[in-house]
Amino acid sequence: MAKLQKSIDKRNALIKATITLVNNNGFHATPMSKIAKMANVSPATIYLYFENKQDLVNKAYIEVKAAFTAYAFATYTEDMSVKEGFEIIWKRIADFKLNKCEEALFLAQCDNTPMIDESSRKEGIKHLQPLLDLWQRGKEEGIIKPISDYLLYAYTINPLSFLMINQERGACAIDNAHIEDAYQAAWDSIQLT
Amino acid sequence: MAKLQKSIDKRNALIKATITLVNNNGFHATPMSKIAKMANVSPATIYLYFENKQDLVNKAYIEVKAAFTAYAFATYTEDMSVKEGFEIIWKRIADFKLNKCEEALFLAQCDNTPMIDESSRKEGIKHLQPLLDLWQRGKEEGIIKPISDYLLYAYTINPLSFLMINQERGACAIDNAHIEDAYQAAWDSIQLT
DNA sequence: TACAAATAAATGAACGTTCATTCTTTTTTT
DNA sequence: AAAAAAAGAATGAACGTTCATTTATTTGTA
Repeated sequence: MAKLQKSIDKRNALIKATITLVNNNGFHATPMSKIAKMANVSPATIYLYFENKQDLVNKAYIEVKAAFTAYAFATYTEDMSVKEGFEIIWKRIADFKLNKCEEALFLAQCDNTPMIDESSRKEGIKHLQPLLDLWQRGKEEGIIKPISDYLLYAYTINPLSFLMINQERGACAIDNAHIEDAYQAAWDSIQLT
Repeated sequence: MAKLQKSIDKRNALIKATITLVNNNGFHATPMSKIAKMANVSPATIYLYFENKQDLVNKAYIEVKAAFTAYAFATYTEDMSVKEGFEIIWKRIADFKLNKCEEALFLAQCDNTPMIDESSRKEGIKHLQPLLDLWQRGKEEGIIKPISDYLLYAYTINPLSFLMINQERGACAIDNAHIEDAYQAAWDSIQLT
């Protein structure tokens, strides 16, 4: 038990260090030696937990993505109305993107660069299904515009990444009033009137 | 004259090669040797045109950004109504993002990673002023929601980047009907009703 | 105009450094 | 004591950049 526990701690420290360093420097400017140092571990030890650098960053991506979607759907249940469900999910996602900055920033960088293997990317998308199901229901009920899921995502969820990145860069500060405005803009863009 | 011409060709070839290779591999996975090879030039020659690798990518970013904004505002004049002006600019941007894929992809990667110097990033933002002015006018006329420019950008322009990236990855295909839907979603999200 | 001298442009090879990964040894756990 | 985990040192490859030299162009002179 103690042994396993210790191992998991090291693994987590390695993933954490990877996220922090990749956020600050990018994938290829983050040497394994620095990851090891930040995790208080020898470079060689990384290879007991991960096959290689690519494997390490792929696994980091999948884990963060899983944590993100778990957070997003934590308070949603399928018996909610479409409008209510969308608002709940949207606000959870907003909360994650704007408060769990480190993880959100890491995901944004992974999603916008050739840093992650295509297969790991595919793996990460799967978990979004509940939202796609909700949209499907919304279209059938005539509440949501009959447009592609990519468009719905582009106009409701993705803008949060843009806001998060700019907040991180110190270009703007997003408070609760902004969130409410942003939610309204998101809903206005997809609701069928 | 002939001499200068030759130089500009080489410079352009270097910028072009940088864009292509960075799109495919990312900044740090793009060696100067490959850039040189693609531009049919010796590695050493790069340093006659640019200080170093960082300078090369900074300059590539600024040039592409300038070309992008020039394209965006080419058909817009200040005497247009807010609604008309917005539609014209938005559609030009959509056209650029979805058809000039290579340049648009390069900008997206620059804007979402720590690859570009902060000063070059600032330089790139400047050219967007006409759109900000238009929004200001729209707010004064009570046509556009009185929300921050970051929100307006996040819900109208930025979604196009998301769509472009996914189209590039082969995840979805954006045709004229999609563009019209997207424009409607963009306008719906920011217009004051 | 003809031709050398000077300058600029371009090159391939080489340098020093850094990196991901592996190897060998030491420490810890069972 | 045996086995597993971890460490640090070592390795070979790859990189950005520089250097010494060659090639091309321009300028000055007769």
